[in-house]
Amino acid sequence: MAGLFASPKGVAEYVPPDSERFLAVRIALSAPARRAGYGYIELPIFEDTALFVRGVGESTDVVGKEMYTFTDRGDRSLTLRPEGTASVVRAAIEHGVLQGTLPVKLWYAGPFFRAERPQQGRYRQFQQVGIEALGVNDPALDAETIALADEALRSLGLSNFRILLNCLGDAESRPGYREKLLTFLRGLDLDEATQARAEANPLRVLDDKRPQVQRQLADAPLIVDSLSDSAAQHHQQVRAYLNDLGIAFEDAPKLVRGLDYYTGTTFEVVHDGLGAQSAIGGGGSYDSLIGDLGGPDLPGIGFALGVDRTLLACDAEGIDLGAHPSCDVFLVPLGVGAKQVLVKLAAELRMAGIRVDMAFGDRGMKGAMRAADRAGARIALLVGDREISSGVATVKDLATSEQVEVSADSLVDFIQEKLR
RNA sequence: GUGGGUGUAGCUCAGCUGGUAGAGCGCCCGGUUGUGAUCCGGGUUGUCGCGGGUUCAAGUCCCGUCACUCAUCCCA
Repeated sequence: MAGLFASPKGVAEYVPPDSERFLAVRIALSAPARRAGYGYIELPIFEDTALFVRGVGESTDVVGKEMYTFTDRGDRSLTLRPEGTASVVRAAIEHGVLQGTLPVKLWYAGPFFRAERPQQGRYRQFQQVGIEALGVNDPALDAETIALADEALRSLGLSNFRILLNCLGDAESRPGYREKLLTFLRGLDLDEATQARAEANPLRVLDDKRPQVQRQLADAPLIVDSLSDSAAQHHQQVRAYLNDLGIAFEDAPKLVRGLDYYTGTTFEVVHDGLGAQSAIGGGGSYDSLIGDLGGPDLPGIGFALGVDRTLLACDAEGIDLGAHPSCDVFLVPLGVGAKQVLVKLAAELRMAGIRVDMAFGDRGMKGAMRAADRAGARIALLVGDREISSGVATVKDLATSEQVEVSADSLVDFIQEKLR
């Protein structure tokens, strides 16, 4: 039915029963981090625009053309958050949590916004689950971060994904490499936009996916060949830890990612069954972001996993996420008196932790039983004048069609036992 | 921004070279005066995306427009 309104362009909406699958994915993605000492952080959906400009980087596509920016009534420029790391770092600094034991481990989940052309797996409002570990530079922490992403995806039953790994170098190795790469890029036949990108941030040209560009990049100088001793050692240790953990990864020397704050370890998780938008997650470390946002000079590392895309990956792999029935017991009242009894019983059963729904409206017995079936209930509980006068309820097992009368006193216990 | 595809019942879709709209699923009712799923019978739903044009006649052809979608770019 065409109503008066449609959802804004490009937002991902989930209604039952699909929404149950979405929830299952979101919960699964955060579970490994919660087991690894990450605390939940609830962040604002909008922030000072300057936070993203400074944090994500002016030369990025995200800041350059994808932000939902507006002015509030106090003439402040605010932006719907396009990513989570800048907010986490801002909040960590603001609340002084970096004064405590390091690393500070935080996870978040929720919607993010980018004004792009929507397509399969790319939405203007999309959902991420992310983690950030702030304050410590340790290859073991880098490896743990990647392991948590791997574990999150595997816990859903996913297997057709690959982890791409690279190292973008530290403050010592970066400037020299940047010059070397820029010199190389200037000698190529690139379109105007790409030339401009090369001047602004030469690294970003490396992961241009267009064949005509990639062909020219075959002999490009690689970051891994220009790493400082300490950066190279760090990178080797991350790889060794991952090997110890049995986590398969592919070296991707041209993986850069589009956010300017990344330094050092960088990774991306791609799935081959999703069409063009194949990245279901990604992350890396950032040595100077915390300092750039006015905090102490500390590093951080984290990742974000896309819930929408992970759900698509589950679909692509035919994974059964367990569409749970929404109730255990469905109450069927026959008559007004019965409804009074059952409304109270519903509350009582729910207090006991049982999932209960009941027939509303006046659809009659047949309709009520049908509703019980549609609700996926295991038990239908019928009460009418007969039951009321003898102080019992009729309990019907919907799978076997067997039914028994149970006295009102022992009803809750009986049902709990039966559902066990 | 730039290209391609598609817009018909709640959902998935059919509708040949123009002749006044269909299937499956769902939903509702009945087959038991208090019993679902199964089975049987019956029924329900459409400004055929919107606007204009051609024609005796347009879901079908033409133009425009909007929406959705896929791809490019980039990212989750």
